[in-house]
Amino acid sequence: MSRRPGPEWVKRERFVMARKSTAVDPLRLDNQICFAVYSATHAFNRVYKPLLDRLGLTYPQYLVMLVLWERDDVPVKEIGEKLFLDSGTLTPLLKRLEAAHLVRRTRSREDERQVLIALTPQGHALKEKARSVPQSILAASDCSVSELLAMKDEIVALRDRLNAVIGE
Amino acid sequence: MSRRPGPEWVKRERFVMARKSTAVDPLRLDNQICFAVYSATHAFNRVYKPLLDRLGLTYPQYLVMLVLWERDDVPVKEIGEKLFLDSGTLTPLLKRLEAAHLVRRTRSREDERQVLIALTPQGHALKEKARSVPQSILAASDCSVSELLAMKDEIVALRDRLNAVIGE
DNA sequence: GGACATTCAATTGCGAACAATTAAATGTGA
DNA sequence: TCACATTTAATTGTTCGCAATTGAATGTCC
Repeated sequence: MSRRPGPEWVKRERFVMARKSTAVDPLRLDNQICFAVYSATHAFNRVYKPLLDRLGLTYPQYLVMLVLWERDDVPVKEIGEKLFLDSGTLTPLLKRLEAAHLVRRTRSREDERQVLIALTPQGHALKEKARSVPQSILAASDCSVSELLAMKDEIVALRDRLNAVIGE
Repeated sequence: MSRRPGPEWVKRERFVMARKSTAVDPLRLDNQICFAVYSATHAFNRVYKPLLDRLGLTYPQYLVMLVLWERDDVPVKEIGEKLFLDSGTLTPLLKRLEAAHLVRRTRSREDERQVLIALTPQGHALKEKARSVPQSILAASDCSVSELLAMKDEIVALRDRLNAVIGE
């Protein structure tokens, strides 16, 4: 136990120092959860791409359609709040969805500042074609539903804590 | 216990149906882990923004600098492999870093196809100013290091499974 | 009612992100 | 050596994402 303390101690010290300079270095790429999240977003995007191509949607457009499939005739503002996006992103995106005949954009009669987004019949119909998407993603995740839901809850909690800091 | 089974049964059935049509609906926005990851990425970006503004970097530029601070004189290809980005993204980004005098771009002498990215003295020096960034992010996360590392490992594992599917 | 602030969407400009293509350098096989 | 494929960056075009600004509609206070 206490034999040869010198060399072993030196070895362990080197190991600790090596870890400090690489494995636990807070500036090291592999240690950053934000990069994990960032790169996972892109990985999801690449898996979604071929599935959404068949629907004629990009991923952010798909998110907007998810919102509208839950509730129709929604002001731009509300879509932005649900997706954490602003009008600078949504206005051109919604115009593209309108050009694709999936939504209509109309000024609210009660409040002329608001633009209400409503699904067209084609927009409604697209929901049926979209039903197979989530299970394809689930298969690609190669993970149980319960594991994914648990991860989702953790990530949402982290996101909400981050968003809380933004408002100061 | 067994009294009034009719009304209670009906009520529970309604509850189950309600859950099926909303809480467990796979097309529902709140159930999608991909949206959790997507929105967490944006939340991280918004927290990073003011910190990186002081360094004169965007978040993707910061990622490239993290790579270069670990190892200098790296071909574009290798940066792309580490960050999961292609030349279409990296070429203009690296030109902006070059315009900011943080990196130099030189053709490899052994293989003229490769462009090697090396830090300038200013690029090296910026690492010191960047040291405070991770702990600011940690504080904003309002979470223990061990929890974050555990989440990171889960997300990386998910990302790698997704990326494995891309290659088919 | 009138001056003022607020809200909401649109716009502009910049920086990613990626598909698809191009062009040059390198590798391979006959 | 020559034809051909492969590798590597760069380029082009489209779509996000956001900061900052604009302009119109609404709300508020006196």
